[in-house]
Amino acid sequence: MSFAYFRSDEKRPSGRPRSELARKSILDATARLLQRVSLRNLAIENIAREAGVGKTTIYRWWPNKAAIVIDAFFEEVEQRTAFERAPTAVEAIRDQVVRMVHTIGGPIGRIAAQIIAEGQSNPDVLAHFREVFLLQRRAAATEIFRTGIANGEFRHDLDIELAIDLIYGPIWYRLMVGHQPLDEELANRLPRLSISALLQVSVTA
Amino acid sequence: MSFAYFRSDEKRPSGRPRSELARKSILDATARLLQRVSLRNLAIENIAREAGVGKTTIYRWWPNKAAIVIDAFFEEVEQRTAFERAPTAVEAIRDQVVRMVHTIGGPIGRIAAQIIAEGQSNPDVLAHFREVFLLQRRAAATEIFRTGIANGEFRHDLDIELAIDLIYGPIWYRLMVGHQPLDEELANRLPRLSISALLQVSVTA
Amino acid sequence: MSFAYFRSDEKRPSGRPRSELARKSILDATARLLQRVSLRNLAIENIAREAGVGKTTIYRWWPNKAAIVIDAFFEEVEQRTAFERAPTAVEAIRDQVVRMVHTIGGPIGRIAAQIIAEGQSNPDVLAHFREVFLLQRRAAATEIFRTGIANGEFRHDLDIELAIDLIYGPIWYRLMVGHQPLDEELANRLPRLSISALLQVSVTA
Amino acid sequence: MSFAYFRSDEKRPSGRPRSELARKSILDATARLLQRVSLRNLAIENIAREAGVGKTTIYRWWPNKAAIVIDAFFEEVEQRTAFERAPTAVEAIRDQVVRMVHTIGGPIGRIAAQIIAEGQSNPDVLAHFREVFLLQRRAAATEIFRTGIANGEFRHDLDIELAIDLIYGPIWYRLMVGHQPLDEELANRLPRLSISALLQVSVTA
DNA sequence: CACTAAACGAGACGGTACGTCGAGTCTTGGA
DNA sequence: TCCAAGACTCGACGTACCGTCTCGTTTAGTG
Repeated sequence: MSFAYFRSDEKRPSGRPRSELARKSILDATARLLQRVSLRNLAIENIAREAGVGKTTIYRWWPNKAAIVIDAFFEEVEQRTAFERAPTAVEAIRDQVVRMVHTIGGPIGRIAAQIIAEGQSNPDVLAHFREVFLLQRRAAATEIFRTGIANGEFRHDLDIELAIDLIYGPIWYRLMVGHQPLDEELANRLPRLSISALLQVSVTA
Repeated sequence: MSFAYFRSDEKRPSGRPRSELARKSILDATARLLQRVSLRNLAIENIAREAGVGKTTIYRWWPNKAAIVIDAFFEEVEQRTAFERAPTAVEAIRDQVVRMVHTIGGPIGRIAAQIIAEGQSNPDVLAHFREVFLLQRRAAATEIFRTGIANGEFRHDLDIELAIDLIYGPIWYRLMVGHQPLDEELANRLPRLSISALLQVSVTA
Repeated sequence: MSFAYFRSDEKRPSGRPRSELARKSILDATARLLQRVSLRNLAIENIAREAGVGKTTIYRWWPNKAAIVIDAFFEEVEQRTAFERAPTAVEAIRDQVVRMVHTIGGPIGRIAAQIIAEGQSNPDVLAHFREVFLLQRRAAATEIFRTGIANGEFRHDLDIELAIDLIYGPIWYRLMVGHQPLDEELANRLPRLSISALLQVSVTA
Repeated sequence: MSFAYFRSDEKRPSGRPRSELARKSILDATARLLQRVSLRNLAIENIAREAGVGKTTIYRWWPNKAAIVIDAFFEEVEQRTAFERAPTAVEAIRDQVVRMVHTIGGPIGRIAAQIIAEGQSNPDVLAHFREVFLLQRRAAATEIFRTGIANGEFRHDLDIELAIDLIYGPIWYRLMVGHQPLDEELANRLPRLSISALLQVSVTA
């Protein structure tokens, strides 16, 4: 589900068809270059040269370099960070948070950070990132929380959006600022601590 | 405590002294321009023109534009997000979180976001940001948490670093990704929700 | 026969072809600007602005500003200082010297002086100037001298290279040093005086 | 007889006197640097650094870098290219031309060429050069020519200025354009050829 | 012997132009 | 109609020197 897909949608095919080979080698070249340079310092000219492709071809199909990167990396991420069946909502969330720490702590996280950074000066990039990467995940999480509220695991007055931010915020915070690691310890402790804030009976200090 | 300060440290003064006027007008011009453009799109040439200053003068004192921005903003930010006296640790934290939401939700937050973004392709920038802005605040927070643990408000086994991330993570997350607003509602609910995870007796799972 | 010509030699054409319009307006702008400023103070940035052209386009086709100037001026100079048919070698030379004094005494001369000046710190420029401007003229002069020697007008032992320097030296000397004018009087007297040194029987020492 | 001399003339001495040491080390540094770079590429900043001197001190005493170079090189040249006693005017001139070819063919010539080049974009430099280096020599030559005319060696209608240009023009021409060497052969042949144009009885072709 | 006044080194200042890089657009010929 | 190649205009980069301007520090002579 790429930018390119949306843009070439609905067209009556006529003339020479899009070259699948060009598309692949652009995405490959991008992935290869991102091993070495930041998204910021990734020049579209270099992608074109590395891919053996005209710049025009890139500009024809992607609006900016972040869009290429999103195409290159985030189609396959989908399943890696999806929620999976679990006996209770708490456990479903805990499991997913653990997977999320692992994913964001790895190379995918680095890419995501680059894209968010790029997004600070380009709202389209940020919006596209939210759409492609975040919103679906948050929708799934919302579903789990609803279930958890319904079956009495969580407070009935839970603000779900805030709950999601409470759980994932620390992960993204550490990713972007780098003051603390995204390691196994976090994977262990974060769900325990954050979920405790959501549970049925809490305390009034 | 600025970049510039460190660089001109310990020198026996010789030759024409640094112009305080130039320094001020550079920082002012930077602040003014950042209202309109992102740090990414902020050209040093424009700062120089706006400040009525030679480019050389800028390059002489700051290694990159992020350093200018850090100098320009974080002196005044200091006091705005400091912890203040409060009867209990919980209240001290709640008050500070509210102030933080307000600050990060405003123009200062936008600047901070720009710096963190810049930091994704420039580790020095990120490190400098952590040093001058974050770590001091986190140290102060740590102090409060220690007090809160000592007087029985908080769990005795609290992981303070994680606790800080739990409380502030959502704020930075929203700042950087922009999926939800940093508004009054957040200022109200975030401290209540997050602090509940830290309290002495909290759960019946 | 321009710098540019040499560089684009032998290439199979591919991609967008060079813009003739850009080339022309660069050379025109250069000519226009050189009326007002010296080659030394002629900024490539100003040529670009005046020509409505990117700096890159200039740097793509010319290695330095002297090369632009040589391209701009010496095509048209060609015919103005050529030798023309005349009954005797002496007359052919006299006529050409007169034309030369006029040409070098005018704006063309000023340009030539600028190029020679530039050549003092850049051997390539000087070599290129000799090639495209001087050597051809000297070759033509050599031909005339040979004829003159053959038909008995000139000494049979004439050192042709030196003879050429004797005739043209004073012109260039005045051009570069400016201690005396390149005026009508010179046009009248120089050929009479210098040629007298070359004639068959000339001296009673 | 330097620029500096003229400028500080007539002053009642008061305050710290000019440092002879600074003056020397500036001229020395200039001479040293000119071994490696052209006058064009000789930066006053570098002279100052090399001489261990403030830029101000240079600007206080010399109006431009050519003036420094003239001070550095041409005080001593005087005698080397002066006319000397000889039995006839012809011989006096021949001898002086030979010395001139040697001098201009050497490092002094290279410097002179640099200054003339600089002079093409700075009339003051050229005027100063003529004053300091040329005019005195030409005045001396004029004297010799007058003698030669008076005693019947030269044509009575000789245009002396033109005669001087005829004799020295080839030397400067070769110096500036470099199409032919300033070698022993020139020293031999040039005076013989050029002087023959000046002699009493010539030919009408 | 202190005082005055200019020269000194150092180096920061506002500028201008440099030559390079990359952005995004345009224009060829060939597939 | 797409594609590669590569030219195009444009704008900013970081650097080098320019000539000017403070500074604090000599270094004479004068009072």
